[in-house]
Amino acid sequence: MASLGDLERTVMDVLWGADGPVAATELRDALADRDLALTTVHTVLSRLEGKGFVEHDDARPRRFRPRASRAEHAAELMHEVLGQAGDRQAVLARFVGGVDPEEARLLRQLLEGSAPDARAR
Amino acid sequence: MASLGDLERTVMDVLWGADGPVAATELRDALADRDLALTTVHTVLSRLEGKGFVEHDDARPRRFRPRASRAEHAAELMHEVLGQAGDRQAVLARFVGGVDPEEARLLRQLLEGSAPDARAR
DNA sequence: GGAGTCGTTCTACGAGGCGTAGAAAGGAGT
DNA sequence: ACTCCTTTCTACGCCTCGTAGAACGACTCC
Repeated sequence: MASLGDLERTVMDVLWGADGPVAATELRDALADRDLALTTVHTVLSRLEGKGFVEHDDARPRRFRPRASRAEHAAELMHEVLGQAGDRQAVLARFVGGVDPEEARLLRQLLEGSAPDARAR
Repeated sequence: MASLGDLERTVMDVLWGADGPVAATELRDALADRDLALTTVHTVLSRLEGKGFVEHDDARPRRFRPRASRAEHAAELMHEVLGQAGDRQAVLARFVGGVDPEEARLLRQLLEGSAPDARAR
């Protein structure tokens, strides 16, 4: 998967944090601390579109939104890391070894739901 | 975490695949398809050292080895992705939703072992 | 409907990362 | 000491990314 630069990442965070499509000017304002020119925001948005992270409608002030939710994106990344890592089991073992107990419990719950017949096989 | 370029990644793969420290010449030979100059290999190794991925002994033909196993590295990456992703629970949910049944079973096993008292609390 | 304003697209540039390697310096054996 | 291999230093070109100006297009208000 294509990776994100610093500003690209920040823009995605705004888009992910918003509860609807966002116009370029709104983005510029949301990133007011960086004091960006509007064209800069547009450039970044084009690149994000090129990478498949973002799409826009064709309303007049264009509105941009992420193609995947932040959670989807992160989960995809995790699968990608897992996938190209040779010994998947070893990775998973290390991974669960590092989750805190709270999350371990959550994981157990999630897994119970996910394939209840696996025990029977 | 610092990320890896294409050749850097390939070199790490060789180092991770080897069962002991590896000399630069061996690396060059292992990557014979790319037909690299030995100095190129050295440059890459220095950069990998700079990024903390690799270390070398001080024997005369230097021998290089990864500082973390491939599995450790991948698991770290997964935690990193999870960490900077806002809603960790949502990410985990998506993540386990995407693992195949075989691995789901493995995960269940791993989690049973990891915190047996969580249920009692 | 023409002028001004604002949004969009095109083009570009500079910094940094990375693949690549030559040149130079260092050490080991004969 | 000479030679050969290894290691380090320096460099260069390409690509990505942050950044934005210039040019073009569209909406608005008189």
